[in-house]
Amino acid sequence: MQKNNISNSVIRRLPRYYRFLGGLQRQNIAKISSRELSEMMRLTASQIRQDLNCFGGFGQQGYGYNVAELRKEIAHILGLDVSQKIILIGAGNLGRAITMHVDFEKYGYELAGIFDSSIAMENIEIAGIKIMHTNRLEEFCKKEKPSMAVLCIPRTGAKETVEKLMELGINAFWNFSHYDINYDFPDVHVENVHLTDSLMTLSYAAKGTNEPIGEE
Amino acid sequence: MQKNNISNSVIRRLPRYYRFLGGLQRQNIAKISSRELSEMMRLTASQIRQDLNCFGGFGQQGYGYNVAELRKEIAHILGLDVSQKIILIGAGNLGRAITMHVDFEKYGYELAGIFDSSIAMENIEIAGIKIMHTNRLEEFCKKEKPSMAVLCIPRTGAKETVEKLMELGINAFWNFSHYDINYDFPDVHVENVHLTDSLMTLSYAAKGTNEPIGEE
DNA sequence: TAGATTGTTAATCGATTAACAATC
DNA sequence: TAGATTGTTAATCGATTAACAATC
Repeated sequence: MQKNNISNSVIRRLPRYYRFLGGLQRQNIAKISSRELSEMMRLTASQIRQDLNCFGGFGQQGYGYNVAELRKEIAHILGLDVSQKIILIGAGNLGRAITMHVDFEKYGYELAGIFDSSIAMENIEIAGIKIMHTNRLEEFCKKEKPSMAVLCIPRTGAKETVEKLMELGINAFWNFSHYDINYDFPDVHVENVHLTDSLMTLSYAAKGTNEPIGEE
Repeated sequence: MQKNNISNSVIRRLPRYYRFLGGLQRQNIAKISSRELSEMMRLTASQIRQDLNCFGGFGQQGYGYNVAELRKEIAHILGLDVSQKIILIGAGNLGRAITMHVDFEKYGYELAGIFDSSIAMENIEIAGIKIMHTNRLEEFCKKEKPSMAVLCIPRTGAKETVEKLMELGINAFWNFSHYDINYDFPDVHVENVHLTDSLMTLSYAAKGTNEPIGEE
């Protein structure tokens, strides 16, 4: 029973819970208490219980949580139990790497099609999927009805691409381009991935280590 | 003048400020007020001023902020103005994609070496850099003194790799592996990139759209 | 039952926003 | 100078932690 407004902070912790529970399952651990899990994950037991209780009482007093069951519940909350079709736009270095590296099936997604605007790319196969020319997008989407798109294209022309995809019924974007989708399309679901942001955060932290406190 | 403890939330916004200021610079915009910037970035002017004032008074009353100057200050805060050597470990799909896709030079980093434990990979060139066998790590690090490592290896064996790299003076890891570095090495700087976490967050948000409120 | 651990309410802490005096 | 906009303090809001009664 999902309460209406779950905070973003909670949602962003769910995939991590899911991963840790997966690890426990691999070790054949059947039950875990919030305290044990909190020690593994380096957060408080309180937070775990609060987080989980946003969605329902998945535990049992005096016992803890059933690992397999809890994992399944989180999968359901995240929508991993319903297969979703995804298309990927832009088969450059990044697009190809994501295709090969991200295990879509593992999380219940299906990478249904890869598109590129370069004719030279057409019919090249990546991870068993043939690249299609973008002029086949409409035909494909009307038939396959993908719900999400991975955007691996340059900023230029990205707006037009998103507009087109929205018309074809896609309203969720995993955005690796540096184009700010929500600025033009505020109602669409976007998850931005700015790899270099993360690198810069690291370099800030590392910098601190080597400098005396009080430096500018 | 950096106050001692800047919160993580502030730090994580800096790269985004940096990007937006870059955009303004490309458009030859010389000055911007916190209000104007806040409208572009969809956050409050208050927050921008608070964030920046953690590091110093970069603005001028009645005028606003000089774009070029502010961008330079943020680059300095993030450590982008000091060239840092980075090595990348693991030249599989992901490692190669990061090598080709991430513009290290643009942010003042130098990708100084790529290492892989497979002999078959040795001397293959990616983006102009020859892959070295991991047995050359020690020799290389003693000579080049890289400060950060990009980890693109499987979980298995990751602990040993990190341990070795630490001994060779590396204390910052851009971690694409699913190995939890800080669990074993709490003092090392780590920036974890879990691409699929971000995808799951998106699928949660997208799911909400298609379901009636109050559903489980 | 007694012990353990949850679910949940209350207290605390931190981050964001609002307000305004300082000042260019 | 008058107008604009910062830097900074105070108020608000939300998220995390602590506490404990409910209950397995």
